[in-house]
Amino acid sequence: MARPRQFDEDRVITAAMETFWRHGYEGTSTRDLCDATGLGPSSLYNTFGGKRELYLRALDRYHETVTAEQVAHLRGPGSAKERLGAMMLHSLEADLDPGDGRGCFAVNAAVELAGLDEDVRRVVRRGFDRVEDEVCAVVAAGQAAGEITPGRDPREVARLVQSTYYGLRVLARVRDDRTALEATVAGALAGL
Amino acid sequence: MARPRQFDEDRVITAAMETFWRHGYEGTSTRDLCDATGLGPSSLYNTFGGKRELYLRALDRYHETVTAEQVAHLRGPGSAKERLGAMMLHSLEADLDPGDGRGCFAVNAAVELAGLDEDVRRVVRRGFDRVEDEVCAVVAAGQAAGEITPGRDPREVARLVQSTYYGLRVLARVRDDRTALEATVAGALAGL
DNA sequence: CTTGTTTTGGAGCGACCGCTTCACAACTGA
DNA sequence: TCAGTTGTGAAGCGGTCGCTCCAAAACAAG
Repeated sequence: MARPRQFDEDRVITAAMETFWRHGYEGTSTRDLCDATGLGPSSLYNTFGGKRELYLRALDRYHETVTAEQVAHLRGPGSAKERLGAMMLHSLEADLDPGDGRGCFAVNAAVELAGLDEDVRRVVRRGFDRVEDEVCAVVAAGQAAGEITPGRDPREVARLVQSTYYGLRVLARVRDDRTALEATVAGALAGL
Repeated sequence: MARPRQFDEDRVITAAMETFWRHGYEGTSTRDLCDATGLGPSSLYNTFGGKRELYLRALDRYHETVTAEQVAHLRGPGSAKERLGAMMLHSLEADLDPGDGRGCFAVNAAVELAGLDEDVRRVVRRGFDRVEDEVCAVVAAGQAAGEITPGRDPREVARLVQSTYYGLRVLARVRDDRTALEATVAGALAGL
């Protein structure tokens, strides 16, 4: 019983995610957000509360979309190692795209803000935990199938895979040697 | 043949490094830098040129000090795996310190700026390359001593170790479970 | 001493920061 | 129709941004 909104909240959050993802929290101004979303500051503040709240919403959206894609690769077809490799190589493809250069938003958030903002830390951790659980399931399946060395705690192995995965994405921010990065993925899988 | 400087340039760069390290590039204002260094803005700009130049100097300083410490662990006593473990566990100790919360400055710089600033990217890459070379030497020594599975390209193994190492430092920004993180280090070494 | 050169502290530049305010537009329910 | 409610656009708030300017200060050389 009032004037309806002229924008789609989902599209606004997605646009904000793109902006924060590329430029970071401190590197994004509220004006940048208005430009990216098409909203005026009053609508933006009326709807989301403020820059920080919108950032947290954007981080949630990242998990709903991009992290979900990673999980989809883990749940996709193929053997355990093929699925782990699919996730890593898919991300690597984005990291190697010269027109991209954004890396992983969750990693970016962890590095920029997890030490300063407890809420950001919590949201990032939830996303990381989700990936860890899914990797763990793949590892357990691989062990059961005799594809991955059995005996080791699958959760420990999952954390090792995850470390290598995120570290690879950090290296890719600086290094554009596709061959070397792909070889690292192969090496990580071979060591399981 | 003029008025001498009233400050020690090295100490100023170190103070700037601490500030950038904790708060990031965008999160650090020139006033913060003046407060941390004790310099007035005119001295700071007269000496270093600007915020960005000082950041690059701070990043260099990080490599001269902290990265050098990591390398020292790699060159220290003990077997190959012990030396790799020493480097990782030493960093982990800092990452787990609740009063620290800065992570690795080089990783922070890579994530925040490597996609936006070619100079930062270059400086970070040089540091990463240095670590890679040193890890590679340790791996090769470990292979020669029969401690690490031979046959694999030591450089590829080094990059794998490095990925796990940096990924671990990212995870530690969000997770404070010492047991799990130390187990990941052990698992990484066991897989060599 | 004077002269010349560089550094220093402090005031302050224009621009932008995150955010608020408010008159008006756009709708709903009666 | 029209009162009631919510969203919108624009102006602009106080504060901070990165940085500059300049007169005074502190030296070296002659």
